[in-house]
Amino acid sequence: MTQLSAYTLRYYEKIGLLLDIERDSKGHRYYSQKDLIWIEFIKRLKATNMPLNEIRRFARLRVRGDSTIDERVRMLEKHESRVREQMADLKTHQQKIKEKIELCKKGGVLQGL
Amino acid sequence: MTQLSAYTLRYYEKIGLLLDIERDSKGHRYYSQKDLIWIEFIKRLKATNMPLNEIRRFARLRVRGDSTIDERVRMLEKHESRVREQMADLKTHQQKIKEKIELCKKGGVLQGL
DNA sequence: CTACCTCTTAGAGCAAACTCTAAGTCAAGC
DNA sequence: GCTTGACTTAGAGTTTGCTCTAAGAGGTAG
Repeated sequence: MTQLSAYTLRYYEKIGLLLDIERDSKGHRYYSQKDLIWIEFIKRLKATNMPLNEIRRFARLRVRGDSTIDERVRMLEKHESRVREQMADLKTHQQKIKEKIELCKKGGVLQGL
Repeated sequence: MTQLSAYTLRYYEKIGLLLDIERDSKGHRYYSQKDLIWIEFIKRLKATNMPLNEIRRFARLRVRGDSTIDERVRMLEKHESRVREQMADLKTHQQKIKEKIELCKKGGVLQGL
């Protein structure tokens, strides 16, 4: 459902991204709807290059409940600004790569490329 | 000059990103202007998440000279489209993170965040 | 002349994020 | 009752991209 392997889900639990995952009588894991939504959010943070240990910090605040909302918002706002930065950097690099392609196409390879 | 450590420069040479780096009589490396420009381009490809083994493929085409320009252009065009994809993905994720922040701010934490 | 500094090498170590192995438990199907 | 298959665990192995160590060479300063 999450497109993550069972290995990865257990790993995320081991390192503290997933906390308090329920078990049935046999000790098998049961992921709740809430868990699935949280996992999707983990994937989003990862996809925007937040390291797992920072996601873990967020996860720990999360289980401590409503009193940590302010800090979590601060974390997300800071992260969002880093994402904006990433996009700006990518844009610059993309532009330069496009220029290099044009240079290559006409005039052959100049300046060491 | 490149903001890369001496370790990293030697590593890049070891894995074949930098080829034919000149040496002086003592065996010490001398980086040419062309090398520096190439290193800047390596940094750009890396910053846009091209893996080092793909940069190495490019590097090998590069030393083979003008006859490989077409293939290099194809590589860069393919890469540029992946960069476009990355930017689009980042944009989507950023939007969703911003929504989550708003949800958090008013109404507390809904849906498992 | 000796100490020091910066380079050289091969190869070891490290951090992040998985990915897998081995040994074991347990319920269900034949 | 036995096999199969999906789960469990601790811990080992893998990949990527560095980062460092150890041993050694050679030029420079005092």
